Amino acid sequence: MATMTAGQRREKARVEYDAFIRACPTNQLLDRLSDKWVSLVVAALSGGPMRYSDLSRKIAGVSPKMLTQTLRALERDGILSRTVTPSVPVRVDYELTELGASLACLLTAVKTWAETHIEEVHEARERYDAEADVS
Amino acid sequence: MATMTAGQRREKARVEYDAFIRACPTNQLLDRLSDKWVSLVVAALSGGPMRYSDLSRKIAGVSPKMLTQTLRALERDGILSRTVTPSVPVRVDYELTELGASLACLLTAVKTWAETHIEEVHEARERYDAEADVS
DNA sequence: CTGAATCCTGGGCGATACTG
DNA sequence: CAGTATCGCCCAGGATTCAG
Repeated sequence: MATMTAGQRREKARVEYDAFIRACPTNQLLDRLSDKWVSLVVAALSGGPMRYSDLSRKIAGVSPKMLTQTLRALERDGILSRTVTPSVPVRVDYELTELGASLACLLTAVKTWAETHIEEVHEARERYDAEADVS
Repeated sequence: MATMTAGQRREKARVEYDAFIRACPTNQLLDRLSDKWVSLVVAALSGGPMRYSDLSRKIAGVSPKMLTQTLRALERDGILSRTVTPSVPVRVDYELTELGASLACLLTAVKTWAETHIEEVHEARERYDAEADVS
């Protein structure tokens, strides 16, 4: 058939757009930050090096799978370093790299914005929800 | 039984920690930013007001459902304003609020960081992957 | 202690069709 | 034009178990 359905056209556009998005550094970073555990790990490590078990305790509720997955991804990206001390039992330390530290600065900026404007957001929500009640 | 399994303990910790996290402004903001479409919508609107159909065209591949969902969430948070002009056919304009504009600034900071350091990240990845090949 | 491998479930997201 | 309603798929992520 010569024509595409609306869905097919959107699908095509989506695939192309996805490629564009994946190639965009900003979105790559946003994807990282989007991960729930990443910011927690970075925040935890910004206070200094920590062991695997320290992290799993400090970041309560994380499953070993997700912790490992997160740590591996961040190590791959050069955000943190992984140091194995072959003692018995094994000891592994994680530490932010210089790159990771600069990323932590970004998180600080986000944190600052959040603390500065969270009240406005809450007020906006209450206003919005109040209007919804009326209707 | 008197004791809890590791899973149960972690589950309990997770629930408590979730409550803590939800109350944290930084994480609330991170959650917003984490949404794939949010940054795209904000970026699109940072160039000026747009209509619904303009957005769905500019942000290729977004389904009407997700676009609406995203717009509603951002409106609720006071990030953007929704203006209905009851003509025939209906016309709806979306525009960043002042709060939304300040959020856009944050995105700019993220963008700057990403563009500055993306090379280092890529190099780190290649190094990491190269080592993986050896083993 | 630090993970790797496996199974499994929930709900987020996309596609589609329909309304004012 | 600007959405709403509904269905179904898929896979991210949690639980669990085992290994070095």
